[in-house]
Amino acid sequence: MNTRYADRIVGKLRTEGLKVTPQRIAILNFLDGNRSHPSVDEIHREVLRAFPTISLATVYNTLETLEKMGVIRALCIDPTRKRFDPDTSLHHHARCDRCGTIRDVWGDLGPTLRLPDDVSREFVAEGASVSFRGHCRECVTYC
Amino acid sequence: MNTRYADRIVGKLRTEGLKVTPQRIAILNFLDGNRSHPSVDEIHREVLRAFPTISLATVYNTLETLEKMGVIRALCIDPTRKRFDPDTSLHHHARCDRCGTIRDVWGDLGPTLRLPDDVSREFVAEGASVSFRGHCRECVTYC
DNA sequence: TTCGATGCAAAGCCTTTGCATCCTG
DNA sequence: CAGGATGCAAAGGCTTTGCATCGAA
Repeated sequence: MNTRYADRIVGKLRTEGLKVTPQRIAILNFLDGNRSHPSVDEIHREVLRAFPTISLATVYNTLETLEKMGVIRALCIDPTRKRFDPDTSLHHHARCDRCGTIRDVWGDLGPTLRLPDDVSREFVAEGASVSFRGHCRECVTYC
Repeated sequence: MNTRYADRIVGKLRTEGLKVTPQRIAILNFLDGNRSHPSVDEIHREVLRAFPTISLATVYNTLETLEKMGVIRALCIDPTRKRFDPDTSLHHHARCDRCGTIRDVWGDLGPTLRLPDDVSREFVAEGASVSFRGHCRECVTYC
């Protein structure tokens, strides 16, 4: 049967001896199924509605914890801030230069994601990601 | 015959009606052939040695100008700061999680960097880059 | 009861901006 | 000489840190 993302992570927190606080639950509920690749500030602003006292520092702390647990991924695609993705399975991203929206890109880019032999002798790759830039359909007409 | 990177860009600056200042020349000379993917601060610190009065703002301004001219590329691979690459031809990068070093990755990655059809109906790609993360040979033994 | 988590405020970086002055073209 | 470029300082935005207090287990 399906377990909700938030429930699954709560179990993992317990397993690792970390505490399950209402703030963490609120953040996990917001991330659950979220494909908007929100920034720290967006997460904070949204969770604030359900939880008026949560601080920015708590959001930063929680996201760091979740990232270390490997249940969210920090994206380096917006040059002005980190963005977070609760989907840690292999996929890529495309960012609109005009509106900043980031969309998921699924597809077999596999062959691309291996280091050439000359580099792999010098560098052990543990992950790879592809970032596309360009314009989304809404914005392309204005460029 | 070969034209040095810096000389070529100086010509381009003139062509575009922009001014060729000693500060800009110093920055271009530092970038010429540089494969360290330096940050703004690293560029500033280095150019400062030859040009003790150059300000950080000038470095920021110049890099922005050069990026708009398309003669340098800003990399989004270090989550803490922008990095710059004077080589704008199609290649990718690998960043060591431990020491932060960024190395170039050349190889036949180009042809496969196309958006899947379902996405390309919604998004016009104008560029793509592949980022590898992992550990360089010097650092991998400490992990 | 314990020790990690929270909230708040301050501090730290990176980057941008405003403006008077300078200097290339 | 005109307009773009520079230098300086201040401000802005994102992120981290210190510390007293709180609360999950």
